[in-house]
Amino acid sequence: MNQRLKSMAENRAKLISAARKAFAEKGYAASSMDDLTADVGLTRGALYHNFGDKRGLLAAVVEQIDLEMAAHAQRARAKAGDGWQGLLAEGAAYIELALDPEVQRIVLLDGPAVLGDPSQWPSQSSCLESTKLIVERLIAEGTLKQIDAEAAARLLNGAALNAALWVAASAAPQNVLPKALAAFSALATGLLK
Amino acid sequence: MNQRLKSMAENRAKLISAARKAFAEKGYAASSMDDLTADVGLTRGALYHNFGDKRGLLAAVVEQIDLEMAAHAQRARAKAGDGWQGLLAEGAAYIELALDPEVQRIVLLDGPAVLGDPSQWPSQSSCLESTKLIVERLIAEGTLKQIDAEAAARLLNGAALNAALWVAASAAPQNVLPKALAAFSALATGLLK
DNA sequence: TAATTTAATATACACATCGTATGTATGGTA
DNA sequence: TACCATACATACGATGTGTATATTAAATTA
Repeated sequence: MNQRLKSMAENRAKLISAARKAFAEKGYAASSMDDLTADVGLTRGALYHNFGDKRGLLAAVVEQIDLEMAAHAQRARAKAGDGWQGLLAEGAAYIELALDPEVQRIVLLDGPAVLGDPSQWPSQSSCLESTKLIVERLIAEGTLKQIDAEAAARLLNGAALNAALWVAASAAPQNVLPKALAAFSALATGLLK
Repeated sequence: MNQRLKSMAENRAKLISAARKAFAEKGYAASSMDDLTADVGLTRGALYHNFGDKRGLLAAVVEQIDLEMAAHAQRARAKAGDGWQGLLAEGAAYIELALDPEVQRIVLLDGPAVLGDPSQWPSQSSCLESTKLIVERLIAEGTLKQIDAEAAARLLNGAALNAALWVAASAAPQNVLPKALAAFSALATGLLK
C-alpha cells in the first residue's frame, strides 16, 4: 500500500540525483530546470511540487552531500581515535573531501552564495558540528587551550576548506596537497596547551 | 582634449558604483542590469560596451573592492610593524573587513561562485598576496617554522574569512568577535618555531 | 569651418528561464 | 463504484540576458 508515497520518494530521489549532476557540471545558475527534469522523464511540475523552487532543490542536494561528508569524516576519525590525532585526521579528511569537484562546486561555492551562511543551514553543516564536539572534548581533557570551541571549529574548518580549494585549483594537486596538510597540522598545534 | 575618454571613464565609474550597491543589497543573481543602468541614467548599451557582460561588471567591482581591502590591510600592518605582530594585525584587519556586508556578499560569496577561485583572479586577491609576503619574511627571519608560505597564507586567510562570516551571521557580533580573534591568534601561534 | 569618420551609447529583438495558475489522471477510501 | 485528494503535466506571463542595428556626438582632416 501507499504506492503514491513510494513513487513520490522515487521521483524526489531521481530529481536530486539529476540535480547533483547538473549543478556539479554546469553550476547552479546555468542549470535549466526544464532540461534537468526532462533528463529523468519528468517536468517542472514535479519539481515545484516537491521542492518549492529551484533553491529548494539545491538545499536538498546540499543536505544529501553534507550528510555523506559527515559520514566520511566520522570514519576518518574512528580510525585515528578520539584524541588529538582524531582532530587532525578529521581536518585531513575534510581537505580530501573538498577535492571532490561536486563538493567544491555545490557545497563550497554555489551553496553559500545561494543559500547563505552554511552554519545557518538545516543540516547545520554536520562537519562543523562534529569538529566542535571533538574540540570540546579535548578542551575538557586539558589537551587544548581554554578557547571557544565553536570559534576553534569554525577556524579549523575554514582553513581546511581554503586549503582544499587551493589544492584543487592548482596545476599539480598531488604536489600541493602535502604542503597544505603540513600547514594545517602546524596551525592546529597552535590550539595545544 | 579627449573628452570622450573622460566621459567614458565617468560612465564606467558610475556603473561600477551602482553595481556595488545593487550586488551588495540584492546579490549578483537578483540584480537586474536594466534597473542598474537606469539608476545612473544609462542603458545596457553602455554596460555591454564597457564590460562585455554581467560577469565582467562583477569582475570590475570585485577588483575595486579588493584593492581597497589591500590598502586597509596595509595600513593595519604598518601600525603593528613588519614582524609577528604585523601578521596578527593583518589577520585581525581581514576579519574586520569581512564584517562589511558589501565585502561578504560580493567578494566572499558571489565572487567565488561566479568568477571561480579567488587566487585565479586578475587582482590576485591582494590580501592573500600581502599575507604571503609577511609569512615569507618571517620564515626567512627564523620566526616561523619552515613551512610553505603560500599554504600558510591561504590557511590563515581562510580561517579569518570563516571567522568573519561566523561573527557577522551571529546574533551578537560584538560578543562573538573577541572569541574569533582569540581563536585566530591561538591558531597562528602554531606557525611559530 | 565643413565634411567625414569613428566609436560610445541607445534601441529593438530573439531567446531562454523561472514561477504560477490551471488542468488531468491516478491512487486511496468510503 | 463513486468520490476525493494529490502528484504531476501543461500553458502562460513576466523578467532578464545578450546581440544586432541604429543613432548621436566627438574627433579628425582637408
